[in-house]
Amino acid sequence: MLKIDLSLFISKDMEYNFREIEQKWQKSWVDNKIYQISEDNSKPKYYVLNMFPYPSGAGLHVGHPLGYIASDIYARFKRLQGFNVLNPMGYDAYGLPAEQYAIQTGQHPEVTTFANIDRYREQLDKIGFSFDWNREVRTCSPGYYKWTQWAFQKMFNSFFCNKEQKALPIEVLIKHFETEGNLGLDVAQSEPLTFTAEEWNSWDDKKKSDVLMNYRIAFLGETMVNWCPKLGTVLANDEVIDGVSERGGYPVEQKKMRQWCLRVSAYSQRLLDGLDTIQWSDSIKETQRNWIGRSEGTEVEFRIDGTNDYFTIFTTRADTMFGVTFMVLAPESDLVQKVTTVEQKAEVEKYIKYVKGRTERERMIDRKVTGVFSGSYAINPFTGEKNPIWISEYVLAGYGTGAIMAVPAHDSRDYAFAKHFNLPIIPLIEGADVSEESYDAKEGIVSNSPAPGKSAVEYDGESLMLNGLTIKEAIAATKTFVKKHNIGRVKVNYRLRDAIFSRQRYWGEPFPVYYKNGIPCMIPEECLPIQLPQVEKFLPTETGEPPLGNATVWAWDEANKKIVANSLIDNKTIFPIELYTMPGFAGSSAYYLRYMDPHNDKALLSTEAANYWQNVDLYVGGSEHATGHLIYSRFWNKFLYDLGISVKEEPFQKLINQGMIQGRSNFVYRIKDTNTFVSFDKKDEYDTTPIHVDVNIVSADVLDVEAFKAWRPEYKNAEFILNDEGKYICGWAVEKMSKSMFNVVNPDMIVERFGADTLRLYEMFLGPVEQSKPWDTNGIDGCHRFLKKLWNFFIKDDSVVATDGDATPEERKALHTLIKKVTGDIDQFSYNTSIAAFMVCVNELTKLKSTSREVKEALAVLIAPFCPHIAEELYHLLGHDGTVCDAKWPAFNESYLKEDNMKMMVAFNGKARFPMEFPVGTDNATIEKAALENEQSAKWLEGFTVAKVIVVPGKMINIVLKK
RNA sequence: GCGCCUGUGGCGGAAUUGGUAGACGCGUUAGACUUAGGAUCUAAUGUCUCGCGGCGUGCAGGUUCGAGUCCUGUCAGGCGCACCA
Repeated sequence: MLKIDLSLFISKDMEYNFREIEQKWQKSWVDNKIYQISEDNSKPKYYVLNMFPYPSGAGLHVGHPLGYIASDIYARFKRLQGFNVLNPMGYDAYGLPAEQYAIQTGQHPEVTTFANIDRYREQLDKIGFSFDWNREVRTCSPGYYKWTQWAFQKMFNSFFCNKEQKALPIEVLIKHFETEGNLGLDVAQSEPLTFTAEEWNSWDDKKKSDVLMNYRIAFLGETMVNWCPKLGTVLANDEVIDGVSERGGYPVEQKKMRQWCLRVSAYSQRLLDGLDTIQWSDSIKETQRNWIGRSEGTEVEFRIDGTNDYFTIFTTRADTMFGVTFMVLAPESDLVQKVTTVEQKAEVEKYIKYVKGRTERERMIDRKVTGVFSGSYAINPFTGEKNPIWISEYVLAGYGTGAIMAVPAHDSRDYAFAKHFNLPIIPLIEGADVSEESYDAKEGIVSNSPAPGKSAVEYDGESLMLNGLTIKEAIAATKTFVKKHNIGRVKVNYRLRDAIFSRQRYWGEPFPVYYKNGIPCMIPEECLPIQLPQVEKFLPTETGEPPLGNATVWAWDEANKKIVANSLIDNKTIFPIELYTMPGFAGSSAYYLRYMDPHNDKALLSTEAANYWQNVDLYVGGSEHATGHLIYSRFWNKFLYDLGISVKEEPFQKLINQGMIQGRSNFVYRIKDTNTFVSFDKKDEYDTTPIHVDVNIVSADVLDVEAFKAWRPEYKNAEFILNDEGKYICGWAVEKMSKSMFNVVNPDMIVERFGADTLRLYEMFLGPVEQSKPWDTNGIDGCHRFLKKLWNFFIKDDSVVATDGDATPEERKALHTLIKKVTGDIDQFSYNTSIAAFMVCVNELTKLKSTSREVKEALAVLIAPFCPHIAEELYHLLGHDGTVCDAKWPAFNESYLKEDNMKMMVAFNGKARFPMEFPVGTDNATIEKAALENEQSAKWLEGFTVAKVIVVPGKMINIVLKK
């Protein structure tokens, strides 16, 4: 049977034709450059930013634009309030999927990436954003990554001064070395070194270069890295989840490698302190605090028995010095060699081999107690006793000093170890029972320190005595003692690690570095950017070098300052260039600065642009970046701030984390071994298998049976057992939105069916922006209906009806209630309640049969942030020429809400009973009297007396009764 | 284990500073208009009860004239960190 869409034949001229309206205005906005903005000192600035997307091959689903819509509404709102709003968009274009695709197909990642970007742009354009596309950035374009390379070089040429808590030029440090060695320096470093000026001056360039690496903010370091053999590259800590790679889920192992690193740890304290100055959610701040992991403690020196060698341990429980019964070293610790005795050598080596063979994942899942005795002992500086030194994987090389003093009575891990290897346990806290488990709590009175009948070691006639003190006092006393007698020092430790900054991949920013006989040198700034070379194959070379090893033109001609063929390398004037590339976070760490001045080829951004735009006022993005991008960006910005490039210490003033949109999958139920499908409500009568069905052929959980038959060839002859109403009902579940679940809903499809304004409205109406929620197309009709009602409110008989003159008090009340609500709600990102208020208001005005121009003018502007297309159309139908984007946000007038009478609820003992009305301004005494008179007339109150009357003006009168 | 967040109808979710819990939307039910309805409009819709009136914000207490909101405990779910000394 031929289906005819009747709407094509029935001409209803002024129906809400969203397709026409949206196309028309989207084109007009582009033609008239409505969203192109520039610095304007006559207006206050406001900078709204979304985390820019990685353009994946799958395109956008309805979840992606959620944050963009939320921030677009805010940007438009701010603009209507008179701000000069920067609302840019770009692409985080480097990423693994494009490279993996390149390896499989030989297609250059740039081709794939650009195609994906085009698709993203096409989809984004349909939603009606106010992005200034003139400022678009792509991390993979040379004009952009020039400044990524430039920043890296600045970091290479800087060190971090702990005293001033800022980055300084490396020349300052070199001058200090030349005159005083590293005496009296307090700077961030990889490991403590001691040398004199004479030593420094006597060293050759290679040695100097090596020593400087200990201090540079971007440095080459031998570090334990997360190596993913399957991906052929190293990964950052936040790219490893449960011991497998975040992308692909491949196993990851620990490996020592030479890598470029960024000394993020130097900024630990500033990263921590900065959190107090920004408006981010508590949970994300807390996550960052955890990640930075500040802990105050004490470092204490222990002498290795029989030698003059000391080693250092870090503890937060300095009060437990008298409960130490053994020491433990991390298996990777350099000290292991030093303390292993000849007798224990074989045992220790066996153990180290065992630990190396265990992957991170195995260690995490199987947490058994293992360890080996080294053969040596350490002298406890307080008791003078010898404690055996053990080696165990439960001590981490990367934290503290990689060595601990074990107090089994008061640390559960030490306790488990002591029990397993039969080591002594000495309780120190009064009343602590350690026969079954350790007493880890940090409260109680210290005893046994020193033990009765024993005495502590004397230093200058003084010895430590902690008995009777609280744990807090004991820690403080020990710290003071340690400092005074030079047994150790008070120390703040951070868990935050330096970031590993190189990847063994092709599709990333190349390092502007060449190697002059083993010494890394920077390619001169004026030669930047050095562009990613062409390669034939995107895989590592046969000799195991990174993919850039395949490049044939990848050598630096120092004299002529240009890139030349590898074959010319002579290590005299022509040198090899770095084969590593930068990680994903390199390009995404400072992109917000580049948006301020995206076409500048003289500087990352001009001083004028930096001073005008300052930093991002509102940043919108997912909370999954809490320990990655949001830390790196803050670090990067602080570094640029030290250089005077960035004018604000924190890059993102306010952060909103939008929730994820989950998919809502639909299921059909196939009766086993048949091609018959049974409706959800009857499935329990059969033995069935649920099968995912494309949500796009299901409407309100009712399956379009014909579309299902056409969906896949195997269902062509499917049969159905329908329910009593003759419908096929599908089951449903909330799952991740993904292709394999057939629950992906594209924004394009929604825009096609309902329009962009409806999509924008509905995405915001779904619930709070910050909350994760499943997508459910079923509810969208309500929003679409609202826009139709809005349209019909404006338009009667083919034209807009707008009568001049004052609006009635009722109209003004409805309108100004809305203005107040929406203005307040947008500011708090409470968009769903704003939209509800719109619905109420339009219903109210429709009931009032309002035709007032005053009301319609205001309404068109108020809806503009949410639904810019319909707003623009209505604005023009009202006779305006400009764009609604630059209209003035309606002013709220309190006096329109005032009423003659105030309605008050009379309550007894807090329970509401009946309402009463009083003229505005009635004093409390009168209200009280009137309410009491009412009370006396109520029969059921006999036997009670009035104890008290509470009047909440304008709200309620509460009469408190007693029997 | 530690830290953070969240628990409200059939569903998504409202509820200013403690002041008539359930706005708004979906869904459902009834009616109207229709050849028709997966269109539109009107009304009802927390729950028990014929009604009066009870009971209701995960659970148990507490503070208060009055608690979804504040406090204590507890349970459930989510997120983050995790052998961090």
